[in-house]
Amino acid sequence: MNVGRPLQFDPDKALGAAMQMFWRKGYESTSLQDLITVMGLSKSSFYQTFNSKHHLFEQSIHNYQNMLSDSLQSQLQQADSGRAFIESLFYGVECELSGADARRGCLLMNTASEFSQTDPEIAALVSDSLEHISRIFEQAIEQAQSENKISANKNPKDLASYLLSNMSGLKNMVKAGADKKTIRSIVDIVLSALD
Amino acid sequence: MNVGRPLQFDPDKALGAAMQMFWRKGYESTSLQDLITVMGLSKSSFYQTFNSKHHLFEQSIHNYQNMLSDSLQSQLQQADSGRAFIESLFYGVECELSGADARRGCLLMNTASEFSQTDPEIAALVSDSLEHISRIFEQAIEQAQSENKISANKNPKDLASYLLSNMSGLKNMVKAGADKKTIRSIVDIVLSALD
DNA sequence: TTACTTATGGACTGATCGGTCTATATTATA
DNA sequence: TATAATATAGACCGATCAGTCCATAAGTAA
Repeated sequence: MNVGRPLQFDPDKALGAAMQMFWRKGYESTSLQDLITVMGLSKSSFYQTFNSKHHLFEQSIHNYQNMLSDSLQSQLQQADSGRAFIESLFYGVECELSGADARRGCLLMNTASEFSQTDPEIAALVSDSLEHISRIFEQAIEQAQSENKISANKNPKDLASYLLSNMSGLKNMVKAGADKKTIRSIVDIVLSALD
Repeated sequence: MNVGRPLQFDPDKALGAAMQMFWRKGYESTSLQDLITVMGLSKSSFYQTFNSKHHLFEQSIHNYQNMLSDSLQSQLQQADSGRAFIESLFYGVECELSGADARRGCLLMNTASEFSQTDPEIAALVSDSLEHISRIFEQAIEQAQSENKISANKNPKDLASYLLSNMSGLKNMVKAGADKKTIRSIVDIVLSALD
């Protein structure tokens, strides 16, 4: 049986809220005050449950990776083909041009950008996570090849890295203020590499 | 005639040093203490000459844009062809994998990543600068087309945006810990879009 | 030398940073 | 109801943040 006063917040929801905050503002720009406000807990509860801002950030990265991974897997399953999955994923980037969550980029790529110079531990975490995401692209490509939608002489691993690199580039172009027409024309060219 | 005590530092060199610092660490992670140390001046001189951290950052962006622009223009002039310029530019990314200035990315793209959510003024500045850089790519593509090294039915503007997006993506892949083999295979695919 | 102008060193400011600690509140168990 | 265990509110900590201010240094011009 649980003994003692029960938690007055949901740790999973709190972590999710923190992750969203880090996603929007990055690590340095997010203060502890920001975090405990959005997580809905007190400072003491924060440190009791999450140890430190740095540790919470690592958990947020994991949380993001799982969320993204699950989302991609299910999109791939529901897609008409491996190729259709890739195409809708890339044309979908233009949805990030406006709306409440516009221009947030990808937490993993944002973190790579913010921490590559300063925090090898976080950098390694991001590297592993991206590896994992890349493998989902690889699956989609292999599936598309077996469906004869991508030519079989392409190397799936190389193509996956290319797509990952382009997803990062596109999201940064969105952040940099590119308009819908530009994004769409870039995606057209990106996807032509699959032919 | 100049009246009064002369400056004990070179403002241009100081600006250059600040720009290098921002390039390495980003805006938020660079403290005023970092800046005055690397710029070699006192706090009072800093504020007298550069107004504020934010204003210095804007100047650093301009400085970077000019430096990059000049560098690209001269590389384009010295290259054997427009296409050769583009190719050596992209294969050159792998040099950023190691060395003193490894994994710094591009200041403009780093800034887009850091500020897209929080500072519309800076975001606009970055957008303008990238527009300018993109036009250099466009020139190179048009030159390559007139040299029959890129097929004439490609739209130079679209292709330039594509290259810019990919340069951003590649530099972020470097930051994210990609190895030389991966970078090279991505570049191979990127450049195949020129055929 | 004196007067004037500009630059500089560094003390100082209030705000905020991440993080600790203690007193109290809230629960289960005995 | 007493006790043990856990959670929470918020006062508090030293460090650091960007930025201000003033006394003094270092020049030119008369």
